[in-house]
Amino acid sequence: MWTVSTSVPEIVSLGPVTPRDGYHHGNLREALVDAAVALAGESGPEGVVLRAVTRHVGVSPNAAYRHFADREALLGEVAARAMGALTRTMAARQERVTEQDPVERAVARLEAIGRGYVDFALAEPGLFRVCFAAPPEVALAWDSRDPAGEEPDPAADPFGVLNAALDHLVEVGWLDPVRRPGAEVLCWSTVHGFAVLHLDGPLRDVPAAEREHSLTLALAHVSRGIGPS
Amino acid sequence: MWTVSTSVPEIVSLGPVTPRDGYHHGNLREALVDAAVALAGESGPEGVVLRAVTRHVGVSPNAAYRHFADREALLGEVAARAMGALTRTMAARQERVTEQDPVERAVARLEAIGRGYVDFALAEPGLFRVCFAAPPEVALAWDSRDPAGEEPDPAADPFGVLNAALDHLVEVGWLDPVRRPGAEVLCWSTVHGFAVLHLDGPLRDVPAAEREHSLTLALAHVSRGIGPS
DNA sequence: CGACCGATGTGGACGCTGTGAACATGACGA
DNA sequence: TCGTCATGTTCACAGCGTCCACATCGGTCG
Repeated sequence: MWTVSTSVPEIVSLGPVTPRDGYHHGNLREALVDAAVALAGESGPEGVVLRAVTRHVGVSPNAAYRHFADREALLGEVAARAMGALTRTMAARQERVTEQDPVERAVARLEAIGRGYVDFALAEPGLFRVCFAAPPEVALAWDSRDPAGEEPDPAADPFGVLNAALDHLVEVGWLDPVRRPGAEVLCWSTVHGFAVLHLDGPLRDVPAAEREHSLTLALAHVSRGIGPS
Repeated sequence: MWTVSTSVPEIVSLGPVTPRDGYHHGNLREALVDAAVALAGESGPEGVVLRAVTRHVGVSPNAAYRHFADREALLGEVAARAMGALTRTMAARQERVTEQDPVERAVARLEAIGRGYVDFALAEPGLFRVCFAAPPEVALAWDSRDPAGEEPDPAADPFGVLNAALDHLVEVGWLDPVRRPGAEVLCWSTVHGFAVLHLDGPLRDVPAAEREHSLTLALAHVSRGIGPS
């Protein structure tokens, strides 16, 4: 069992780890995904090398083809898991908001979501990159771990969490409904761009303190741009 | 001679193309970079395959090693060229602003820059991706095509263009100097995130019209968030 | 003028990758 | 007990980046 990060405890774990059964047969699929996730965490998408994954599990390279069409498919599974971890991190941060006043609380939750997004990206660069290395429709396909036929959780992906928070901001009367459509794209763009530019973009060398300041600024900026004048 | 895009004429060309000399020896280096840029334009960074590049030029794979340390180095050169094209596109768009009032003009120029950035990304996805595929210090290293020892142009990269525009907004009194520091990160984050999410991110399938609307919204949002209340 | 030499391009080889086809094995149902 | 099917192995192939030894050409110097 390993958590995503020990130094940033708010980052949420990746989910259950498959109990590695010793004998030859077993639930290889899960074991492969686990290994792939581990590799992705270390080196990003290009770290997910089929032969390395199977080697790590102690199985021949082609065994993977009994469970995945190709490397791309395995990567998609990893992306879905990573996306799940990102989503849970955002949700968890949102829950930790303590403001009492409903409006302040809603605003703080939006900010917490954005901060969670960026923090996850910087704490888990490999996993964050893998989220966007696979075509979105596969990365966003929530791994149906509960086979019970429950309707899909609308907040099962980052976009969903963000949308819910924005809807809530409309409900409490802070966000003008007129400005609601398109607000998600706006928020997400800012936060995603910030993360990417600081992750391996031209801003990756700015010291953490300065980066943190910029982030606070950026989040305030989003609120200022979206909210009531 | 080929331009980056015929359908989007405002996008600026990539620069001079090396005259391909027929005989065995010649200025291979330039020819290789040209071919690599062409491949990158079609398929992004992973399209820059050493053997494909050399094949395209009609030379043995190892010939490339006389001019570049490794594939990474060649990719860096391509990134620098692509970054130059992006920069010139932004600058060109900026020049086309027609507003007369100095303040309005300065604001319009900022918006034009952002729009140029996104338009380039969407019109030249391969080149845009290659810009950020190489470590920034090599991608931003302006190819010193004029060996005359002129001091480096401060607006030789996208960041520089943006900074100049923001400085100008302070000069004309529209941007509060207090809010100037950090404004670049903010603008760039929003625009870059928008581009990335729409390029191969989860928003890549939104129709062009809607995307255009979102972009207008996003640019207005940036102004609203940054400018005077 | 001719020999040399450094820059540039070639050929072959190695280890790595993803992946296809044929074969082995082991669990389970008839 | 004997197939049968799912799952894992082995062998093979093409393509990749890169190293090394060799070829070749243009310019320099004796």
